[in-house]
Amino acid sequence: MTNLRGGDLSRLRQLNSLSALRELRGAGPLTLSALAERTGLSRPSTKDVVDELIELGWVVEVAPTAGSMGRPARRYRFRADSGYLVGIDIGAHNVRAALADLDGEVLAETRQPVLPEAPLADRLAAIERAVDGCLALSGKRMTDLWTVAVGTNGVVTREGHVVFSAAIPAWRGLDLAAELRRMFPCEVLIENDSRLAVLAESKRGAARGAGDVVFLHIGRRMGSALIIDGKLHRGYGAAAGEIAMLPEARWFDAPEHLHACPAVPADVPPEDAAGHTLAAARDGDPVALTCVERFVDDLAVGTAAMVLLLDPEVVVLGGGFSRSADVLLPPLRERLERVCMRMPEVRASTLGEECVVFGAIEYAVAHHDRHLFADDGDPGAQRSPGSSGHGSPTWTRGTG
Amino acid sequence: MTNLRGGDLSRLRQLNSLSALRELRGAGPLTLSALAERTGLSRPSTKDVVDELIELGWVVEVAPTAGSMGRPARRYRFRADSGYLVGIDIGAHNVRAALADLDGEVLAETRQPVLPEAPLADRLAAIERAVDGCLALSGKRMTDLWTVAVGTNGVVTREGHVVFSAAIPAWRGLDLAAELRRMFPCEVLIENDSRLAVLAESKRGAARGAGDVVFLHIGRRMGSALIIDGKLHRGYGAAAGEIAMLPEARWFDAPEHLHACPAVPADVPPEDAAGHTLAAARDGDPVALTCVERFVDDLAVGTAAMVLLLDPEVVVLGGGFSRSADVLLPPLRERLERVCMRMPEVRASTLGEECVVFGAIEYAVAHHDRHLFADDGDPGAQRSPGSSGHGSPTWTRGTG
DNA sequence: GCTACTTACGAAGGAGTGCTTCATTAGTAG
DNA sequence: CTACTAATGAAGCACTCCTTCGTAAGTAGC
Repeated sequence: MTNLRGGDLSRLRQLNSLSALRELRGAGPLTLSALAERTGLSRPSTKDVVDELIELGWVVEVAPTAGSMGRPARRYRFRADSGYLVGIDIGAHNVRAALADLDGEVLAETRQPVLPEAPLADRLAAIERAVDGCLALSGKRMTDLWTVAVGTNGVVTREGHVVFSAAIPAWRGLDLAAELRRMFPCEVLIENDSRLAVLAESKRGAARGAGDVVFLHIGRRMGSALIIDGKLHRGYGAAAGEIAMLPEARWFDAPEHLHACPAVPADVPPEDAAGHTLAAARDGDPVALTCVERFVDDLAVGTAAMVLLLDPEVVVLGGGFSRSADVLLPPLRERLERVCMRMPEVRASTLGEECVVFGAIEYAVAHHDRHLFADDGDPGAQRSPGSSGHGSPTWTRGTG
Repeated sequence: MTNLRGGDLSRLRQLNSLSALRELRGAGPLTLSALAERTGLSRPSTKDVVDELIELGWVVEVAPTAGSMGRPARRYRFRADSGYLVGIDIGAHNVRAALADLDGEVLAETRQPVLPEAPLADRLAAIERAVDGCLALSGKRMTDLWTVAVGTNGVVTREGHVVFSAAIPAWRGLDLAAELRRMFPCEVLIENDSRLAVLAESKRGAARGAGDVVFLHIGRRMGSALIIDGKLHRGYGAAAGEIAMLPEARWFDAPEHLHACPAVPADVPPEDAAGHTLAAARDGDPVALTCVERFVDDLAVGTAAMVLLLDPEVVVLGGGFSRSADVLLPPLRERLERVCMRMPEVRASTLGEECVVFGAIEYAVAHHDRHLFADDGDPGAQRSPGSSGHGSPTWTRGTG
């Protein structure tokens, strides 16, 4: 809407190329006729466009399907394998990584345990091992990577500085983007982990298709993230979602109800206490149930504030405690119904622990698409299939 | 980004026409060369485009400026006077209306007092009088109106039903859009008044140019509204901004501190009590100051929740009490600084009581532009200058 | 009042893109 | 082997934009 612009004849071709590419991207192999119908172009024009895309390396022809009437149509598909993306979840206890193609199809996943108090070098080494593992598992090389997207705990600036991280002390004040750019010879994106989680849930998880989503990260640490009007909301200073900082929201200390529950035996290690409480509540232990109720009481206050303020379509419960969503959802819904003007859907995360990694991949895919489909400048010029390796064709054409 | 589409050659012309129209719209009279430079088109093509726009009635030629070197250039301007918009603010005590041209330039304003408990018919009659007044003052006729945009208290659906209104009892459950469509032979838009206020502040008021804005409506009744990523946030069920409904946010009863302040003499009528308290606080009355402090204590809780959650660029203080922003802003800032991760700008409304009317006009302008610049279907076809009156040309061309 | 300079206008010719149309080709069905 | 179906590829046409050039309408200087 804001940046629609006319221009040259070549601009029209560009628009049509992008339109065709998008259709191929979303729908898998298509015949020329099918693509023509989807783009609204005539068949001959579609052919022109596709030929150009093939020459540029964005599209390849695949074998025609047999068994239908008439002359078999040639079929084309988006070359999702012209580049690869890596998503990384840097948590306090684990570094997870996944490698995917340009469609976001995951080809390999790894996990490297880390100690929360590990020094910076150890954590960076774990990141490198996690990515190397993905490359080895998928048989790709470092130079095949186009983008590495990273999710981590804390407030992260748009440039990739970690301003603040309660869970990972070594992180604070670090120029994480610079560290990782030294490690990976490709584009590096950094984002808050909860935000990537909500992105994943809205793309392929519990909130698929919803335009306005509130994500609750409930676990040892509490957090939240927002999708507004289909887009990740970062805020002016990239500090959105930090409602847990407000005492009146009663979020910060809420997990204490689960950690310090009298129903937990003394020999249970502190990091398993909350899980124990939730399990006991599921089994009907009245003491544990009371603790869960108190936790939900507190959780519901901040959640209600978000729901009343934003009127989202879906609220997604994620984070470590969401494994016990069956215990948490009914009382949470009940409390929200008391105060909310309009009750949103309240659902548990369907992606679980891989949420952030998937979100990182979706973030990288979206970043790639944004450049590809941007209607300013020459799209895809900074990265086209031809630009690495053969090195001949770029997107821009006819300059000479 | 999402709906960029290629297509026909005529589509390119359409894009270029819209691009030219937008430049003319934003920048006042332009010469052909200037317009060509802005749109990126060549001069001959720009001429073609402008000729077409003139034929369609969107653009007119104005007298050239004298006194410069060379042959004087012809100048063209957007025909903001090809249609008119009315913005209406339906409050509990007043109905305000303003008439503006398609650029949002206000030509006439009126106000009609109403009693809060007035029956439906009286309020509708006041609306009609307010608009008739604007028409008389500006010398326009009802048929010159393209759009009437209305702001009113309460939760309003996308279709213009009032779901709920605490301030205007007669409103509840009313199909306000239908009532007004009966009254005005043009497009009718309904929106919540706080939302229109924040729109006005973000377009021409205290938050001009900001992408993420939190608007606090503080007055006899408390409310809020959000601009997120430059757009009005409605929420899935049009119920966004209702944080005052949450007891823990301490907003709902906050005005009571000002109404029931012991510093107010008994002979002051109840509706003036809050103003009296604020005035006394400005004069240094210690009792009044305490009441104001308590009010701000409560106000800051809900505000901090919004700021922490959204990390806005600007917070705007509007509503009746914002006339005393000099008394309220310093303590509010001080409290927000204690809890917020990143402190936003906190400013007083610069539009005051006309906020909602201006917002309604901005809303109508935006609605008009959205249709005009929409890149789907044939833009402006539903309303083009030619469509009323002469009735010959429409936007679409070359169909036969 | 005349000439030189500056800037804009308008027409002509050329290139690129998309559309329609039609004969041709490569399969399946009987 | 023939009839039918659906995709292919080439030809001709229409539209939009670009570049180039000669012309027109002002101001500045003499």
